Amino acid sequence: MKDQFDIDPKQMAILMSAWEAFAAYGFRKTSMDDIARGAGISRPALYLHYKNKEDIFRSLTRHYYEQATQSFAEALDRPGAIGEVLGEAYLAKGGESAVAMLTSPHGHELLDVKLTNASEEVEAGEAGLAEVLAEWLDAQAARGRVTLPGPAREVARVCLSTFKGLMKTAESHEGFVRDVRLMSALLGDGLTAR
Amino acid sequence: MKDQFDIDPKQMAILMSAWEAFAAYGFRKTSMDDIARGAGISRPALYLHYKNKEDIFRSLTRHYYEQATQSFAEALDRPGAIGEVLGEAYLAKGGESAVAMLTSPHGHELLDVKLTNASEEVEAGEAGLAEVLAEWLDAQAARGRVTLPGPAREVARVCLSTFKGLMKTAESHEGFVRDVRLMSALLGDGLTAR
DNA sequence: AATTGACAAAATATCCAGATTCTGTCAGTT
DNA sequence: AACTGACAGAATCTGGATATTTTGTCAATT
Repeated sequence: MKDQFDIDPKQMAILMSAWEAFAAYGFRKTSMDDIARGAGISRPALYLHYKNKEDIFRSLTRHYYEQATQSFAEALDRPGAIGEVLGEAYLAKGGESAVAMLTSPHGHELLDVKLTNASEEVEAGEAGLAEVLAEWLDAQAARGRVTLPGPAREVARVCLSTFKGLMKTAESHEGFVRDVRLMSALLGDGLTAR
Repeated sequence: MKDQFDIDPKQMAILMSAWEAFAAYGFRKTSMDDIARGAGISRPALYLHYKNKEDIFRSLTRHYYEQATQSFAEALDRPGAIGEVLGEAYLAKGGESAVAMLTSPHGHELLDVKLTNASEEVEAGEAGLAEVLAEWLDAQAARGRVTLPGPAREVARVCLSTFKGLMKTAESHEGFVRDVRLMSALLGDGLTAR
């Protein structure tokens, strides 16, 4: 299993710089020079590592999902009541950065860019998260800890959509955390019913 | 209680024409003339009924929520298992037109316009829906049919966010309906647990 | 080998003037 | 009273010409 540290530290610096620039200026207004300066290298050197801006963005998205999926899976492995584990796992997954992104001045644009320029990465990432959750649900069901109202894969997808919905309407990080906890309590009860 | 039929039929024609134009061209690209022609009146006559385009849009939004809230409340009043009633009520509420809006070519813009030019109407509408659901939850709780994991108002808000989340990720109306049913089954179990 | 300054080509932004469309409001008709 | 044609002003498109920024790729340097 790869983690976020098995990557070239220079590439990591580039990605971090890129993320800062994107968050500050948005995708369109961020130039390759902005990213290079932030990473402490020259612009041409950037091209030795990434093909272009879109390539950087895709990589950024891939890494976000890698780290998110790992945190999510780790948190799901911890002991506790179904609902609590589920909620905390989702929070661990990176709700914070996601909410920050949505509430940032350029969150809107970045989301657009993500969906058009990195749709493969997003799709793969979301599918990966759903897969992790589905397997966890299956495992819990096998141990009799939950009763699924449908195929694990669908339940997983719907649960994730649900949390995403909370994110959209969240007004602050704290509000989001509260909502996730309430929702997962409800989901936990629903899954353990009967 | 007002319903959608106690409005001047001419104003209704205007609103319907406006809705068609907005859906076809988006808010920005729809002219007052487009709306007037669709409603079978002259453009100046439009100004006898509405102050300007924004006014029409706000009215449209208000009426959408009025009718949605009424359908929602009516559907909640029908008998059935908690989860089923909840899901069907949400679907009755107007998931169809909402999904249509989100998947329309100008859904994005219209949503923006809605949030900036009709934020009061949206806020009031959403609050109204949440209130209806909260009261229903309280009534069900009083009759011992559900056990709330938190204040009814918060549970209601979170449930509605949840369904909204499903809408965002839905790829088609059918998929949305399936997801809502699955989700409400889960929520129903969660609410009736213990 | 890793990096850079510098360069040409492409893309973007800025400005402008003219044409077109849209808006809001008349006075006037039915 | 309900509505319309017509008008002036505002706003929005259009296209072209110029300036600026950004990109991707060299050959040259460390």
